[in-house]
Formats: sequence, C-alpha cells, structure tokens
Amino acid sequence: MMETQSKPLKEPDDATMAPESFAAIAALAKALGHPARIGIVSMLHGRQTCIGCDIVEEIGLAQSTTSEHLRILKVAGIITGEIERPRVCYSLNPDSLLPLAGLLNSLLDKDSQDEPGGVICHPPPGRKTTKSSN
Amino acid sequence: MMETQSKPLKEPDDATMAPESFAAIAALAKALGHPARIGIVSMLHGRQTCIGCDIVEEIGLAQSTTSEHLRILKVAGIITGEIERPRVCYSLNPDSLLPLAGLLNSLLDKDSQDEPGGVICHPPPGRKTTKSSN
DNA sequence: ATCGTATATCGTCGAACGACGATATAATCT
DNA sequence: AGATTATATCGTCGTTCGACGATATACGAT
Repeated sequence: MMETQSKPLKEPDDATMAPESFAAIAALAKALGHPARIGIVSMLHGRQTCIGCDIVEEIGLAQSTTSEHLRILKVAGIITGEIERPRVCYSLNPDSLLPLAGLLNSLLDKDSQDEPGGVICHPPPGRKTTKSSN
Repeated sequence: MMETQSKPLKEPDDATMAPESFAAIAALAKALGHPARIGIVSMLHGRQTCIGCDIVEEIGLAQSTTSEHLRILKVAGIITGEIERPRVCYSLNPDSLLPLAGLLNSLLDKDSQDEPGGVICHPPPGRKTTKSSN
C-alpha cells in the first residue's frame, strides 16, 4: 500500500542544508513572488535612497495595496522603513536576501558534480525490494 | 494563465529593467516560495541525477501533494521531468533561475551607485504640486 | 490477463492572497 | 484650528493555494 508520510526523514543531508532553513528561504522567495514587489525592490535598488509615496505612484496600484506589498517586504526583512513623519523612507536590506541568493548561486554555480554530457538518468527498472513478490 | 518565460537570458543590466520581466522574475520566486519546493530543488541539487518517487518519500507529504509541487516547479521551468515509464526522472534546470539569480546578485553585489556613507534620506517636505484643490 | 508500482489528475475544503475603497493616524503648513 | 499630505489599517470580495483522498493511467513483472 502507499503509506503517506511514513516518516519525515530528518537526515542532515550531505552537502546541502538543513531542512529547517527551507522555510526561511521559501519565505524570502514568497515575499518576492509578486510582480509589484519585484518592482519595488528593483526601484529601491535603482534609487538606493529611500522613497516615500513615489512607490505608490510608480507601482500603479492603489495606495492601500502598495502599502500592503511594502508591509510584506518589511516583515520578510527585505526592506526597512524609516519613519519620518508624515512619510516613510524605505531602503533595501540586501543582506536579508543572502540565504536565497546563496541557494540560487549554489544551484547555478556548479550543479554539484555535474557531467559534461548532460543529465544522467538511468535508474534500473525494479528497485522496490521492500516486499518481495513472495 | 501565466506562461513559462523563455527569455534569452535578459540579465538586469542596470536599473533598466523592463516591467514585463518583473512578472517573469516574480513567477520564479513564487514557484520557489514554498518549503517543500525548496526542499525538492535542494534535493535535486544534492543528487543531480533524477529521482523518482524518492522525492515523495523525502518530502513527507502525500503523493498527490508532492506531485503538485513538482508540477509547479515544472511549469516554472525550474525542473524537467523525463518520463521513463513507470516513473519519472526529475532534473534541475539551473538556467531557468538566471533571471531571479541575476536580480538577487545585482541587489547584493553592489547596491548600484551607492553612496559610501550609507543611506540618504532627506526628502524636503512639500513636494506635491501636481494638482491643487481647484 | 492480472497484479503491483509510479505518477498524474480530479474534487473538495479551508486558508491565505490580492485588490480595492473607506477610514484612521500623524505631522506639517497656513 | 483646520487643511493638506503620507501612510497604515480595516472590511470585503473574489481568486488562488495547499493539502488530502480517491481515482485514472501506464507500464513491468508474474
């Protein structure tokens, strides 16, 4: 039978990373997983200096919607908002992206021990020996 | 829905990023925005060779759920599935991540033309002269 | 032909997301 | 004090996500 979630298998991997960091990396990716938020960080990158309501104007969405996107980026740690009443100066916090960037670079740089011929894919048929045909 | 981007490696030159690439980058980030999917790509990176149902076992979710995560990664172009009946060999497609990695590295490497003093934040009060109250 | 394995797909359900307008807050200017 | 400006928050609504079990499909082995 197909037993679902028989065991989470908490093996500490070989050369990759701890599974608990998966959530952190995924949270970063999720925070970036919207065009408006990519636009915001890109805009912040271009300007470097903090911006206020210009973001709302540039993004083109409603002010409340943009504020929500800014909030999401803020709680993810990707940007910081320095309150300077009546407005807020937003800045990029690049260091926060290191875990995600690290994974991506690791995936890109060298795909581990890759073969210069492509992907190997040769699992011999028949590998379920858990229960023999008895 | 959304189409998998097949752009010819448009790296984020400067701050001249077209807004249409925001959607592509965001789609990549979104596809990575789940711990299970980070786990899958990480697992694929460690093994390099394609895996079949081992992913289901390692992830610890139901088979149908894991299949869905694999599908999401597949339509995003991040992984490829080589059908080898009765199973499927999954492989990482690192090139697909270049747009996202490019943006992240651009954000990290050097914050563009940044000032060596830190963040400047001095917007003079009073800058809304677009339309007065009639 | 039948069984067993591997995977994809369907249907469902609750939770989370994304957008908006309306409103609240807070400071500055007149 | 009152108007203006910038931002956050609330309530709502429709959409999407994420998980699951059940089922369909496709092949290899018996």
